Amino acid sequence: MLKIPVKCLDLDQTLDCGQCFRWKKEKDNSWIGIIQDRVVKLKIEKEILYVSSNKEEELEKVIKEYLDLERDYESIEKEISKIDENIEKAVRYTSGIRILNQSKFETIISFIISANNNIPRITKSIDLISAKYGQKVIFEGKEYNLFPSVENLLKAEIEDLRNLGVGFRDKYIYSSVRMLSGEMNLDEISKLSDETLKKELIKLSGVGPKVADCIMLFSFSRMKSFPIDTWIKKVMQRLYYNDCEVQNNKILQDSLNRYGKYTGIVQQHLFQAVRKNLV
DNA sequence: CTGCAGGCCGGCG
DNA sequence: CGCCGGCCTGCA
Repeated sequence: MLKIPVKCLDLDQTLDCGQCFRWKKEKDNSWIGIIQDRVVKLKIEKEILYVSSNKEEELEKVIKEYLDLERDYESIEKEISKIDENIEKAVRYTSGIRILNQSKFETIISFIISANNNIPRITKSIDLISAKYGQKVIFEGKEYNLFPSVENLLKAEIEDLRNLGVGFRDKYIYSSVRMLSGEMNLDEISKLSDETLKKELIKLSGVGPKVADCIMLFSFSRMKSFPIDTWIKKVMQRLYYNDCEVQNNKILQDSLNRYGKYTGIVQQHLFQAVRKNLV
């Protein structure tokens, strides 16, 4: 059992805010989920994070990277709270959210599935894909499935994907998996600027502006990304545009100007707050 | 039965 | 280019 002192980390806010789909809360308030190649159990008591896993090697490193523990969120929350009273309120209600650093491939496929979909169904599809194409892992006597590698997901035909409940997104996934096994290299595009990276990701089938921003924020640590979904669009229009209809591009530009280098963190606080009916 | 859910694609003006 | 209809599927 690994123990890491942590501040400004709320597991409920972080693991149940729509940025990830594979964590489940246990009766004892701990969380069990998959990170890369291992099953991990997390619990916080008195500012100590307790971590256990089926795989001990480099566990601390993996956790620190995944939960973005090296970044000083306490200062960031203080800083962004000064932006305006809307943000101050949202941060106050949702303090402790962290932007995860997830597997890029898994995040791409997951958010392709998320388009025009609902969370229970998204989660179900990802679980089914993992069960069929991912590696099995035992943790505390129970069986879990890792998210498949690109190579393993290449085995899935369009029809197979359809049968796992992804609906019309079957051909998008099929095509994107092939692009990611060939012409598009995730390590290479990681070096690109925000703007160029987004254009590159949008070349993937089933990836538009919103999904690209989710991928960049939740797996490329691009903190200036600002995913605009229906929730964020509504709340932004209400808070800043007198409830008028506004183009996404304008919201995007204005938000970057307004929120600066932590635009994506602000987005998560706003998203979580509005989803829970707090702003 | 319709509407809709964390959008994207393709065709058209 | 920007706009707009259609779209798997499950659940209210």
